[in-house]
Amino acid sequence: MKGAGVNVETFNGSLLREPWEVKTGSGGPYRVFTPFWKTLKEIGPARAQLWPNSRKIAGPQKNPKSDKLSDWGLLPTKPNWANEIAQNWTPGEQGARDRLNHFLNNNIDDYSAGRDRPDKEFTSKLSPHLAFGEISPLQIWTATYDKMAGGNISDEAAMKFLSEVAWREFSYSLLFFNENLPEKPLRENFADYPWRDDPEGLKAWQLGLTGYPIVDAGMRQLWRTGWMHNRVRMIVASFLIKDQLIPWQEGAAWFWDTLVDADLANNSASWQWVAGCGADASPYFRIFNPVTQGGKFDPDGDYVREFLPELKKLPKKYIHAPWKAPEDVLQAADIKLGKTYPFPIIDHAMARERALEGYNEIRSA
DNA sequence: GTACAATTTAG
DNA sequence: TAAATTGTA
Repeated sequence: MKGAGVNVETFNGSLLREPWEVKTGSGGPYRVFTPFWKTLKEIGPARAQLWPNSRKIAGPQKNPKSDKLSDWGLLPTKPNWANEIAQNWTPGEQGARDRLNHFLNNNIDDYSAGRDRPDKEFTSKLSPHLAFGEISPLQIWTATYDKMAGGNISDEAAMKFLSEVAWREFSYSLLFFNENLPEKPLRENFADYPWRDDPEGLKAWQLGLTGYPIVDAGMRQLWRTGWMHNRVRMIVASFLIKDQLIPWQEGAAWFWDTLVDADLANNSASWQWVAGCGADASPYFRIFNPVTQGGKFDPDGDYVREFLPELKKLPKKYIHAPWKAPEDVLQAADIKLGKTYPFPIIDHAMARERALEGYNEIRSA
């Protein structure tokens, strides 16, 4: 590329393949993940392209006043909202490599099923490192393949993990070929969906005060730590979109502001996926039941109790539906519904029907 | 275990 | 023409 007398060369590094390199038989971009992933596996990642030796990247500019990082006032102190981020992640390339190695040595064999359990530590937690470019997908791909080739981990576990990295690639492809992905539904008829304007509902969702524990625990985890478990991201997104009928763009905006791993391609593609207006063609009946999902993926309620201390003493039988608990159980757990923890702000069964009606409307339209 | 509706994609 | 990440009742 040339312009204004400046030559620009780009070097692949943040993706396994540039978006235009993963092509369908007819040469266009994929709109469905499975065939995209099949092709990506076949062609494999691009070889690392190193910077030419002649290019030296300038180091950080020295502060004229002080070399001490603490004097620069870069980190928040009052309040130190980064505290829990610092507790959970070690920023930088070394921290990223350590995280990858730890995952490959300890967690990956349980990844396939375990990745859905927010109460356990089975995910790689590499997303912030990927988002900040502290590790490349090629490094992840290579390290995982090496482990697999060495017979240290099962093929199934390795490929399941790498397929999730490939979802990131797929999202980038969708964004590259659809520049409006962050704002506009890929399926245009969804612009007519009967969304509700509900500032109070949005606030309740953001603060983790919906009355559905798995939703609230997720939103509080996000606010406190800057990160949320993937399964819970789907649950809270489904609740905002399908139960509250609030436009997915509002949810995407909140995630964009609060996630330490915020990534425009992942965020946009994933919110569209939950909304059903993305590349996936048949998701209209996929409406998560927050109680069922909680019981299935946080069976003992450990995740809920970690982020909702006000429910700490509630027995697991009622942990995902406190409003169903008898009064004496609530009393024994020091819970006063409507005071210490909200009643559900919406009835899920009603909301489900309402969401389905909405889909009918845009279908016949 | 099955129905839930209809559409789009990819080969 | 087969298939389509992640669900629910």
